[in-house]
Amino acid sequence: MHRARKPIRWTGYGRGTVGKNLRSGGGGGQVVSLLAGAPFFSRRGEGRTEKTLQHGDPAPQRHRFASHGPCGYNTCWIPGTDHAGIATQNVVERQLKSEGVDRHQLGREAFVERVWQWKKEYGDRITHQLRRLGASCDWERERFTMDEGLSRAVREVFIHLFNDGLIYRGEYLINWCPRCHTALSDLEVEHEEVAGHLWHIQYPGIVVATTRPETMLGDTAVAVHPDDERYAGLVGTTVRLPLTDRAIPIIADHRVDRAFGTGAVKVTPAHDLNDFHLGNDHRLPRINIFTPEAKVNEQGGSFQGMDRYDARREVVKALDAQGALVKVEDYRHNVGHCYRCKTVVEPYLSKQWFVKVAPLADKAAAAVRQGQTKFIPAHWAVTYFDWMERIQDWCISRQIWWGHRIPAWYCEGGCEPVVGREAPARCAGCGTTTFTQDPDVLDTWFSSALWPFSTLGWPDHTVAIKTFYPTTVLITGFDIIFFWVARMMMMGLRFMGDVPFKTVYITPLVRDPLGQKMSKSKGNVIDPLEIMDQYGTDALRFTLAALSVQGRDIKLSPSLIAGHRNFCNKLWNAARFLALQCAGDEPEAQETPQDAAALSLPDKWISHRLHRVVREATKAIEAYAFDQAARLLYQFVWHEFCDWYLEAAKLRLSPERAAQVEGLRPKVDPAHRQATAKTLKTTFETILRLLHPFMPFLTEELWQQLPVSARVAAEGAHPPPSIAVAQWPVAAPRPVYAKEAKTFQLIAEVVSAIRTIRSEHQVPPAKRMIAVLRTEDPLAQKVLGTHGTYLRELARLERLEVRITPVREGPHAVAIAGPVEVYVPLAGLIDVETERVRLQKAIDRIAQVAGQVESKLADAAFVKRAPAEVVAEERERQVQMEAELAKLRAVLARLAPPAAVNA
RNA sequence: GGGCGCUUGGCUCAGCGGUAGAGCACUGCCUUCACACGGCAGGGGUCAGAGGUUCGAAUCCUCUAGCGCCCA
Repeated sequence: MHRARKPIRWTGYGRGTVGKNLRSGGGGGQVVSLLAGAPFFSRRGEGRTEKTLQHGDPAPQRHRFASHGPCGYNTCWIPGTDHAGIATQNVVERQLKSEGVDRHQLGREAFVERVWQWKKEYGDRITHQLRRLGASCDWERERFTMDEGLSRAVREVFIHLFNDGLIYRGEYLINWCPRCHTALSDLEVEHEEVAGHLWHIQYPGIVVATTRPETMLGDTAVAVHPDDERYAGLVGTTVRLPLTDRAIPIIADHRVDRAFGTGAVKVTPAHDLNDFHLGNDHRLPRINIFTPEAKVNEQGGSFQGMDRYDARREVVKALDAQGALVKVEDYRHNVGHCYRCKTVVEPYLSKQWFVKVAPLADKAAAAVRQGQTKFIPAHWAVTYFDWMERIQDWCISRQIWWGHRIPAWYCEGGCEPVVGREAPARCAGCGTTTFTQDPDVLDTWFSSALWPFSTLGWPDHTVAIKTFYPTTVLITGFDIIFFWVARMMMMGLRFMGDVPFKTVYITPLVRDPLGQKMSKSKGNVIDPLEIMDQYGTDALRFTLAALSVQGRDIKLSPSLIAGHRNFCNKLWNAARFLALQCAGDEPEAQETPQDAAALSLPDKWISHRLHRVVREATKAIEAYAFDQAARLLYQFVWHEFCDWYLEAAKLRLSPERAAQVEGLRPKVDPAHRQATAKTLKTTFETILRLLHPFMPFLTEELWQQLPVSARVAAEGAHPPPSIAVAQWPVAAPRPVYAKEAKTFQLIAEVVSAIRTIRSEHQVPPAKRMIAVLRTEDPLAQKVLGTHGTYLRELARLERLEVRITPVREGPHAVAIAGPVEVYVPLAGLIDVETERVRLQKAIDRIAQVAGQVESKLADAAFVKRAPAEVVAEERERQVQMEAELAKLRAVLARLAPPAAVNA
């Protein structure tokens, strides 16, 4: 009875009807479609925390919710995952290794079968997390990038782009991971500064400087700057390369940095990107000296078979032995690493497939520039443009087995590859009928780039595409703006002729309590499931929302979540109160118009405040300012609804309680009780709907538990089966009960003033006091007289006197609340000395501000140039404060005349 | 090297031109019949620093310092 049930978690049930696209295909109204986080299928099949948390975001929830509003929106939110080619293949390969098998022994088909098995086993973990978070996706639309439908889209896109000349195959220097054994795109290489050396090597007649001496085995030139006088005579001559004895030319090129090392650099077109371009322009041969494992190949003579780092050591040693090593300097430089396995990436000469991105990128950039797609926060567009403008061709082939096989076919005769859905019957070049398909697969992001339309059934002309493309909003993290957002833009524009989404909402990054990025190696990963177990899903979600300040990362710490768990509990207990008060109420079959006369002052006040919070919270959510919305709701629910309204409403809801304090009116009019009960019910019901996007589980549970009369009072005779399909609250067109709200505010102010006196004089809360209120303001007088009940109960008074004549008898503790002077007789309760100190402090505080205001008004420039209303405001403040000061000083003087102080 | 962001009470963060705010932590009182994951009240900040614009700057501009991120 007196112990509250304390719900720790609200995770025990699913979203019920929420997961269904209730009005799929329904006509009319605005269409809302959402995209969130396809690419996060990784590692052990667990979604990365911060990615998962994106789905706890109220944005989709709010849109989903709005979709059932009066406008009849039609909403679609497709959940799903990508196949994370390299990462997933690595995981399965590691598994195989522990079994002593290698994928080549297993064979391609069996290996891919193994990966599918693994996917089945672990892949659901991510969507499980999403369900736990209460993401209201269309689960029956769930997709996986390796699904047949999406794979078909991949093939079609590849063929189209190839036929357009936007996909080509060629031999270039690409990023090669010697451990994963595959090519990588530029984006998949992470640059990290490492401590290395700069070796100065004596070539005959010229000293070159290099950070990678082992690559000299593949040198095909030495380059200097054409204006470098030191080497002017040498350009055009040849030198014999040490160790290999190959003759190579000395060339001049503007791209050589004269300040680097000796100003002369070795040129290795097969192992350095700059050298590759240099070699192209000067028609230098390319000598590849490494095997795919980054061991020296047959080009390396006696170094053959050595790992690249062993080779480096040995080459340096050999040069030193010949006296060709001039000097070694310490040198810090950037080295590329594989983003999946952190192995140092080797620039490697290789035949790969590429997407020619410049034409696609131009359009994608223009679409954002023209506002067809908008970033929130807007500054992320800068990052997007930056990449789009400097974009290089995209290497899309990967030498792995898990992924979409490239639809290209090679004939026996070695003719040009044929791209098509199936192997051609006959080679147009050599006439053979035997073809083999390209063994490589496509970059995972190639399929992810198609997500906005491939998931809707493209290339078929589906109703879903017509209805939901372009989508309303994409919700994702800034870390994949290049990887995913930009590429979806390019593909969407190319294949659908329109942007894939109108808004890109970039969620904040979730960090650990110290502000560090969460990572497995640091061991600071916050497991969302653990948090949800400990504090409840809704507490986690509300915390994330409250911290989702645009342009700032989230430092997630348990104490913050605990605070919001407490908020959940507060809400729970408010619901309990409501249930106790309204348990016996009969639902009113007919929606009866509120009888304003029957409503109490607090009823009107809370209606006024509710109107405001509905309006402002809606506005905030629509602007993706979830932190503002969350704060607004928290403040309203706890400090207005619970702290003031519920306490005030008790007086009418529990007549016997009111009778206790209000001797004059022992009985509460049933119509009055009913009016307050109805206000309580509709207000709380509205609160639940407002909070639902932030805390779907608790609000649903409380909503289901509401007395039937509460749902009927708010929703009419036929309330919906779930809060998730209820309508989003709509604010009245204009503020209601503004005047009454001000009245209640005055009452509350007076109550607070009395409470402060009580507290500062250490009067126990249970002790009833006497208060004398004096005001010359006729309106305030009327208010205090009419609503004395609230004052008496909320301030716990034994007796209340309202008067107009000055209070001279004393001694009293005194406080000022607006136009009202509050006096509490000291007799027996209050210490004169304490009161004197207290008053003096109050006077000092006001006097200080009054001084500031006064000097402001004394400033001619201010009075002349500031807007009239600001000046008027200051003048009014001055008058008010002077009056207050005069009153307080008079009281203080009576309380302890200056003469008496020293005595 | 180029770019972006941040710096407000002990901690985490709002506010972004007109009287410095919240949550947590802290202090005092309270087993008041929704809630001690609570109630009531209270203390605490020259808004990183320096200049400038303005009648007025935490808020706008410039510079400096420190921290973080992205790109080369």
